[in-house]
Amino acid sequence: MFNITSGSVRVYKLLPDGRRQITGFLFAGDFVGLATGEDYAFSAEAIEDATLCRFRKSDYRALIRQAPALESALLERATHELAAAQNQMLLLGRKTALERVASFLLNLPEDPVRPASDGLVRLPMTRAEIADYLGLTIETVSRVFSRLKTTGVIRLVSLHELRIEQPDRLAALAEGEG
Amino acid sequence: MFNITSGSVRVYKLLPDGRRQITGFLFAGDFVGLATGEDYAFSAEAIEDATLCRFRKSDYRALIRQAPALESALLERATHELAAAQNQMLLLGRKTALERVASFLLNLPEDPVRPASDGLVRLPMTRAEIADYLGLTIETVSRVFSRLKTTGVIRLVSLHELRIEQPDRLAALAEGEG
DNA sequence: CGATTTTTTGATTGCTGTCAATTTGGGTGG
DNA sequence: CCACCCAAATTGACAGCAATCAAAAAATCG
Repeated sequence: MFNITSGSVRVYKLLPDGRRQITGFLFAGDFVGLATGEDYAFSAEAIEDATLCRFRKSDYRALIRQAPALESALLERATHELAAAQNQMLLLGRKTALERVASFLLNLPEDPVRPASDGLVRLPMTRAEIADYLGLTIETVSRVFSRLKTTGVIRLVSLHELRIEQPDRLAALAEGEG
Repeated sequence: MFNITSGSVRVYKLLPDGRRQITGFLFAGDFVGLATGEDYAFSAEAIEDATLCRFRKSDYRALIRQAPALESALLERATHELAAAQNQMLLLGRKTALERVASFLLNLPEDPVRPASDGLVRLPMTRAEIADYLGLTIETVSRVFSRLKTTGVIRLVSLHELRIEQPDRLAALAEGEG
């Protein structure tokens, strides 16, 4: 089990022919490998320089014995991840490309370095990673970004940083009310 | 929190315009509402006659104090659900209609009444529910069923019961190797 | 057994994927 | 510091899978 100290990590699954689904992006503070023993059948890779804190299974067990409250906290985290997973299933199963990208942008964590950055979000991942997270192709992601840009909803500061100019319109688009 | 004693339950989320994504089907033995306190923002309904066992939050807490091992068990369950959710994200984001239906059929629990039923599976849910679970329309689900039927992979015993005639071919189809 | 809902089947549309060509950006070495 | 190179991203043309619209068939229910 790992705890991310800094940086970003992607968790994903593959099909035999190479199709990839990224099931989540993890950031500082998040845990990787909540599985308690069995084989979990997913992969994880850093998408930028990252530092992790590793727990051995034996150490983990000792820690639990020593501080049972830790297990409650982990259960709560797992529950939150489960809720996030359900949201992502709704996105993948029922939302259009525009709605997916809008939802994605709204769920990105605000830059922790500049908390009052007012709509400025960092995109440490590539377009390909965004596409594999949203169940789309890079071309479609790119087209939606362009559309949001020309309609004034967002502004691309750089390839990996953008500003949400109209959060309410973006929120409406995310729920199919645009 | 509830524990299903018998029957089947669907868990789902809705978009404002009515689009529905069923995030899971639960059967006897499964838990509903693993959330430890907060609002979870999903709905659950029985899809056939079902009996549940309810736990109040206070009772739950008392139970945990009395048997801390229970919390470990719940964490493990949540972890399994998380793994299942990741599989479903792969399905919704990257699989074709044929692959989705094939995967769905393989993941159905075998009839517990007749354990040696050899490929006989029960479909307590309607086509509409299957469609909303797989991110498809009822028409597409129906067409795939027909295709699997004419190719001899499955046989429809009745609308809500079918036999998997060629499990290996179905498994190959599920992973895009058909 | 008739009415109504569910499922299946058919015809057509359309959103997103695929294929392809630029354009942009990042990184490296001169 | 700049020019070059390669990878990533954008943009365009077209195709295809699944959605939509529509109708027939089957199943459920009173």
